[in-house]
Amino acid sequence: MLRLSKKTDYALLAVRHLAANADRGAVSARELAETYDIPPELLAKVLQKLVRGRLLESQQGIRGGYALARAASAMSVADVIQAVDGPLMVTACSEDDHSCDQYSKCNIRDPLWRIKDRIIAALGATSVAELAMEMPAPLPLPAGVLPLQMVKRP
Amino acid sequence: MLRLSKKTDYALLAVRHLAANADRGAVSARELAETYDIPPELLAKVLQKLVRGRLLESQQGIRGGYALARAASAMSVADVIQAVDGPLMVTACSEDDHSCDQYSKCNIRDPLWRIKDRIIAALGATSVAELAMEMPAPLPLPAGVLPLQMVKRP
DNA sequence: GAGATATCCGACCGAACTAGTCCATCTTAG
DNA sequence: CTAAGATGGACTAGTTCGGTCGGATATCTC
Ligand code: SF4
Ligand code: SF4
Repeated sequence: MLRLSKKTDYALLAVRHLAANADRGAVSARELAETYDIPPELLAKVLQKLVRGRLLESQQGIRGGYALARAASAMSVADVIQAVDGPLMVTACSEDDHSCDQYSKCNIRDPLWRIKDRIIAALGATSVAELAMEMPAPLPLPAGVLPLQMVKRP
Repeated sequence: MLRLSKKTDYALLAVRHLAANADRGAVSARELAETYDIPPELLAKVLQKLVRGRLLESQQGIRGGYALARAASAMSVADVIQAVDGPLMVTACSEDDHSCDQYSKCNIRDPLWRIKDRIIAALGATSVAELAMEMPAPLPLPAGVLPLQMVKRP
């Protein structure tokens, strides 16, 4: 169904919070968890993955916590997703994984990979910094944005 | 992990096949299943969903089968995905489903929805007709039978 | 009309994945 | 030393996904 996982949601929430509060030092996992009502242990795991993905720096010890490892503007949501959920792919197959039963007879692979590239581009185009600055004006929604055609149900 | 389901793969494969062989009449589910090595009963379910989604027409009876309900060029892969897997969404929440625990405190919602729109656009921009015209199929076609392309008037 | 070949539909099952939990260890400020 | 915090692995409940089964219905051919 193309939905991104809850862990990714948590990761984005946390990363956005860290970007917005970059001036303060490290922020503890517990503080993050309480702020957003996230199960602390689960969030801890997500944060660890982000550290392993070189997106966050961790500070152990009694005044420890997490902070961004690089500028929020240099960190895309695609980076966050990949750090948490592994390499993102829209098809089960990939350049080096031909394990799909239909691989040899499949002729929709190339178009789908092209679509995948466009999705990755869309994900890579939005930086964490853009997530951090938000809120005041309820989006300016210009005319002429037709999101999706709905199927008419009688 | 953002991957689209196997059923969607099957649906796209089938729909592409139907688009490429639109000149012949209805194609039976069994023929499709054998051509692509798909479990017949599962493919049948997928095809039924496509019928219910108004993308295919079905013909019952002894010479029955499936055919496209409209021109391949007027059918996007987004349509196919939605018919098979339901409305596609990248977040667990939506305009009318606020069931997420973080909904009230969530401030990444709007950016993510914007990304969702871009993904839907990418999916909607590719038509089934575009899938159909690609690579001369390495299928064991009888000699002389060439997949006919869609007639395009410039 | 009989039978063969199709689609159609719901129920079912096992495997895989997801979200969440528990616990045990390591690290560091105070 | 000790309390607060990170780290890591193992574990469980719940859900989804891929696949299967059985039966009902429609329609063509003979
Ligand atoms: S069906 Fe084609 S595109 Fe989908 S996973 Fe198999 S090979 Fe890749
Ligand atoms: S976290 Fe925010 S974006 Fe993700 S599902 Fe909940 S409300 Fe929607």
